[in-house]
Amino acid sequence: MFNLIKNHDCRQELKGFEVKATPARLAVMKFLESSNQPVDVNAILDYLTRESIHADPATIFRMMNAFVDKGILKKIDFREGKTRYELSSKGDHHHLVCTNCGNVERIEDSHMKEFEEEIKKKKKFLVKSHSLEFFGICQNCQS
Amino acid sequence: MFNLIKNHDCRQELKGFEVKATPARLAVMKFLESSNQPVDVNAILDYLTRESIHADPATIFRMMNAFVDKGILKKIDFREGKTRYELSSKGDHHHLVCTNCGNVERIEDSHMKEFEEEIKKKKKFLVKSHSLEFFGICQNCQS
DNA sequence: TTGACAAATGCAAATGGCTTGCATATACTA
DNA sequence: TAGTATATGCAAGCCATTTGCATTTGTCAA
Repeated sequence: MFNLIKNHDCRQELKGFEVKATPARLAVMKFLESSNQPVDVNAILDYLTRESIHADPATIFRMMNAFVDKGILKKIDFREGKTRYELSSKGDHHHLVCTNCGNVERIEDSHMKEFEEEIKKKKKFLVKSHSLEFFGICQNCQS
Repeated sequence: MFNLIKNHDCRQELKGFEVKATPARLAVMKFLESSNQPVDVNAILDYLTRESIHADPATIFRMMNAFVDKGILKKIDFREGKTRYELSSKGDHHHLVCTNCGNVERIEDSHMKEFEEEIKKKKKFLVKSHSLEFFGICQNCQS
């Protein structure tokens, strides 16, 4: 029943973005909502396999691009040679990526707004988006 | 003669990083120094061709990785599906990438130090590096 | 200056993320 | 419930990047 509610929510959301609500898409949305860090296409495919939902990689890549274009998702780059994706609805924040263990922590955005204002004023450049990730050693790996 | 001096400088620099100074490497360093924005491997190969220096792509990719490991270069991602590289010696700054015309402008780093301090204090995360690029519309493309 | 050795290179093949063309299937709307 | 735009599957292909291996070339000590 919980799933039904969830699926219903996503259905509405996808409708709002003018994209069709297919089983694969609903499952992907559910996965993205439940994930506490940006995921890559392989993680999505694995999840779908676990859920016994068949999907071709090409379909997922196309889905990701469509969702990014619609503003549903953001692309995130952790310098892994592949793209990760995150729900835009998760709000503005950045990531602390541990280069030792791979752990990812969220950190709220507290300086970018003013930075972007500054850019608009000083450079007359209209910022649409930015990417900011921090790389280093997490607390756990320091000891 | 100017070139000799330049080459000599790079030779010393490379020596400092404990890597061998080959003709290709000296040329690449010269190119990176003269460039006012991060360059990709193809741009490097084109430059070398113009300078009549033969080099295999694999060699350049290996060179880039070695230089990044040694701290000579930084990797930069402009969301183009390929990596750009920039001399670390060019200092801390970020880029304004126009998604319309592709123009790249530098902007000095004015908020990251405090942000990183905050991260160290609040999250006990030891920041080694970060990536920050802004995407939007440049002044030229706004009119 | 030379000889030895580690490091760098060239070439070819392979990898991997991502895209594309086309035929088919499916979700939405009237 | 039929019609249509959209989404999907599959196969082929693209492009950035890596890798194995044989060969060459800096570097440094003698």
